[in-house]
Amino acid sequence: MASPTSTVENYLKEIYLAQERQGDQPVAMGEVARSLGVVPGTATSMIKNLARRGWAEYSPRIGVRLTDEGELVALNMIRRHRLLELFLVKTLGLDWSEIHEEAEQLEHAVSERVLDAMDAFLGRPTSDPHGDPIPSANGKMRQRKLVALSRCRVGAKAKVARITDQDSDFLQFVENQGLKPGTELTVTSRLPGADATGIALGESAPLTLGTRAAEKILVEEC
Amino acid sequence: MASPTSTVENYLKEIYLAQERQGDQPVAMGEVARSLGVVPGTATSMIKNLARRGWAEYSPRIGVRLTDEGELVALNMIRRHRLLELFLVKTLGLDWSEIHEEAEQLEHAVSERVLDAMDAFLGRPTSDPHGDPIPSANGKMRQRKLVALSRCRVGAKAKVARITDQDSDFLQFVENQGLKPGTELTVTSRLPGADATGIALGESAPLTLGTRAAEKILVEEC
DNA sequence: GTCTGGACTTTGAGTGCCCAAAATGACGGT
DNA sequence: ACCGTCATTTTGGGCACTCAAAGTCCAGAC
Repeated sequence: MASPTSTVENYLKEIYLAQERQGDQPVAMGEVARSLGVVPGTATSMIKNLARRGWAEYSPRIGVRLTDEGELVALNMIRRHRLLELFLVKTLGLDWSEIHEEAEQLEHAVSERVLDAMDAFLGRPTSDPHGDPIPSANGKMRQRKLVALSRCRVGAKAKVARITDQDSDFLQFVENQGLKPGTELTVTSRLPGADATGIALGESAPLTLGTRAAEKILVEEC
Repeated sequence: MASPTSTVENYLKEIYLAQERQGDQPVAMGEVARSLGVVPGTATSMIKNLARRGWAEYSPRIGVRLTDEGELVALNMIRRHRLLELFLVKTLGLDWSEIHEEAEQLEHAVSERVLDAMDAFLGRPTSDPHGDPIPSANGKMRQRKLVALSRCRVGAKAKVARITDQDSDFLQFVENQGLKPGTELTVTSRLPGADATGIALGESAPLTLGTRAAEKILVEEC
């Protein structure tokens, strides 16, 4: 198997993440194109390429699904990405909300050797600054059972575990409100009419989140 | 001026280094091709490109020379490369002799922001693990006046300042003999017939170096 | 002055990736 | 059964970079 170009690496990574988002269904070309920022025609021809080279299975007008080979490459990229994010934040002190794009560039350039040195330096961490799990070197990723904040029952105490959106503005917001992973909170109200969830954090004033936002915040022990 | 692709960055960097090696003479196409690992035809057409885009001046059958614009890009790449090398050695504990290729990959991927964070983390260093000077962010590079070990007079005391060869085997050798930058030594003999220089390092047994090797080791205060 | 070897340049072709726009197919509404 | 819509696929073309091989030029030998 020829080693993937960095474009291919990106395709495989995004397909994996999309597949994960939608419960292992084949991923539609439109979705691939949107994730990669290319026009649909480009996605189609690129996906055929991936299929021809054994990284994916392609069913016309249905979608694409990674082979085991493809999944391995994808998990390796995700590992790189998340380790880099953690490294940038913890070691170089970069801002939480800025690191996604940086890691996006670097993930294709770091060698296995450098990656392992970083992994050791960080103490073999299991999750990145957003709470996303870091796959191990052999491609295993531990899955915690987390619940979206938008689904917690009123009165529940919960701990923020993961933010499933890399958008810089959203991350800024989460940071400003003190909702980073690790934070403990209580769900105080649910207003289905207003499409909102109310929460309280320790001392500070209560806070209301729209469902759209509350869906992107995953917590432990709802 | 469109921003350079990473291939262009490599060309500019290598031209700069070649120009520096040979005292600012225009660099021949053969030299460019050899440095970049491409066939001569490729070098010619690429250089024309650089010229068309304002980074270099090209005189057919003479050679190429960087413009001020080109030099700025080149110095920036050299800065990246050397900061990365230092970072890999000092922070991640990688081996001296392995870092050149790593940095070669990474130098195109690190953003200005990450680079500055690394620079700060390392305490604004002025030279890399090989003793090569690190240009400042605005493209100035301090030049120490160094002398090749092969030219030191017999009896001189000197301090190793710079190793001008990135070849992994040679670096291994230098390390094994304890000749890394910073080491103090005395020139004990010169054997022009045998094409060699004898040196002594503190306690350990004296050592003889061929001229080829002694030329690649630069020292202070010959 | 001519010849010749080696450096250099040109030409033609290929790869990987991308887009725009036209063609095709599938699916719900009528 | 037919239509329109919209996702998808196909087609044709472009850009950046590469090589192989044929052509050109120059300098030094004779």
